[in-house]
Amino acid sequence: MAIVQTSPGRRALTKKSAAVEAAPEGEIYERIVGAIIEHRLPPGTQLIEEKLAAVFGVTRSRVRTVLARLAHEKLVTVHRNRGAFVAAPSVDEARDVFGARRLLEPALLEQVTERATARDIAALRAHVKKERAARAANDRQAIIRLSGEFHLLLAQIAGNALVLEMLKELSSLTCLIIILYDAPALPACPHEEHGGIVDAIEKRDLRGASELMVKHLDHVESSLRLVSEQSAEIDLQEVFAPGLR
Amino acid sequence: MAIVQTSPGRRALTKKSAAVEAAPEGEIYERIVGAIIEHRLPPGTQLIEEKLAAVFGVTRSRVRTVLARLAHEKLVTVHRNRGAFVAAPSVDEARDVFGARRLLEPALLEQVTERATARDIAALRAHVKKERAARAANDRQAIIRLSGEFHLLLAQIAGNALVLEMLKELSSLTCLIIILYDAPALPACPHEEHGGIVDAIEKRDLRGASELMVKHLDHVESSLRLVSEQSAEIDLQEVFAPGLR
DNA sequence: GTAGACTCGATTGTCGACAATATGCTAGCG
DNA sequence: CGCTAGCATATTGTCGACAATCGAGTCTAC
Repeated sequence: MAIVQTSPGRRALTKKSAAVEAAPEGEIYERIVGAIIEHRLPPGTQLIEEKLAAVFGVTRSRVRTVLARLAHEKLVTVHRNRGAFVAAPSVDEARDVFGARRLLEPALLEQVTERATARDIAALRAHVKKERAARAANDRQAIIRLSGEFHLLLAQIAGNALVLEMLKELSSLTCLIIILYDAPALPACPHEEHGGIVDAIEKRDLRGASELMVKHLDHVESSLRLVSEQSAEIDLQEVFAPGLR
Repeated sequence: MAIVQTSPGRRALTKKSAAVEAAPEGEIYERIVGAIIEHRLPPGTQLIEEKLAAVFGVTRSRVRTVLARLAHEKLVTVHRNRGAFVAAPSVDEARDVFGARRLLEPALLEQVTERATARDIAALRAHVKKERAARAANDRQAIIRLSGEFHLLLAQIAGNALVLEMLKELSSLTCLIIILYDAPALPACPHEEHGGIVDAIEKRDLRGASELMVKHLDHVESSLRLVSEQSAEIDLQEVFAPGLR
């Protein structure tokens, strides 16, 4: 599990401005997810039920159900009797996320290339354009968000609601992982690779699209520093008795 | 959504023998899942919190969290202010489940054929043997359960914990779907198709294994009567104003 | 100065009670 | 005789309070 505690002694939430009007459960969920994937809540931060309740103007129990849902989606991890924390996926977990995407997404393209209408393609192109704009404006948050949404758009075209949900979860997790493991300087996002995929889809070139997608995912993954630096026990082994096991 | 109410006036739970010793949350979950996939709780049955609480010797709140989890996994559907019911996937949802499996599982075999050790293969063979025995004994419940577990075994060999979880959920849902849509007489389960897949894996024949897997899933799906007979709203449209929309 | 035990504060887990809601039934009315 | 409105009941949703638990910091002994 290896929760990476944010360094300066468990930074907790700072109370937001008093927007104390009861928010419905869905909204609370959305807003927390938004805060996480835009890394206003960095991995490792504790989510204190009472404070969240106060912020959203609801009681703890409602916050609790939302946190449970987030836990199921692995966006937060809850430690029994200790609380809920924004998830900090381990290296292995991060690899699993990319692995799952490599299984789903290329295969998904089969249906996409078959079923995509002209309208769909136009929507994809429009999206790519938005991404380009965001990149030009150097709006890192928008880049990450749009980059994720592109893949969801594909799932939507494929027309399988269940897979769409799965990819939503995987996409959020990917955001978290990028935040955690990205060398913070470079954008680490696809330079126009999405555009190429759309081209292939338009040509109904399943083979090409799939290959591009795999390459794309590999590219994103390899741009991260997915080496186990922070996995406590193993490191100790390696540090003090290198080579001998 | 189209909940198929079990015909004779919403059959509710009949209280079990008084095993009133507090069960931990995990156990409650397991037992309910077990009851669902072995169709001791048929699709559509209402799960009344208080009665479950009594059965398991816990308070309603604990049952509540378990039901929430089951809802997230789509094994039960909750209607606000009305309660939780064992899920009864619509035809579309059923198709989506098979669609998702067709995406995941053939692709999964790439890693399986690469990584399967002799030990793994032996385990698979042993499992197939168990399935054969269950089929010989005509133990329908065991057949369904083992049939699902075979696929989980594959996911385990592939070594991606996330994908394993996804398949677990898909597998449970598949059980539900089989119960719902199977022509109740015939077993509708793979006649030895699993064995063939293992053969292909042993030969490291990715291509063959994938094809067999797709064929296998198609076979299971097509053995079901996945025609929309019971989808309320659309049927009404179609029945009373055919052609005109 | 360090290790270990202890206390205290903060936070979560659980429970019971009450309010809100939907459903089925009954009675009254057209 | 059918239909609507209202009532009664069963079940869920929500809240507040209390108990359990954990971590941090402190204090003491060596």
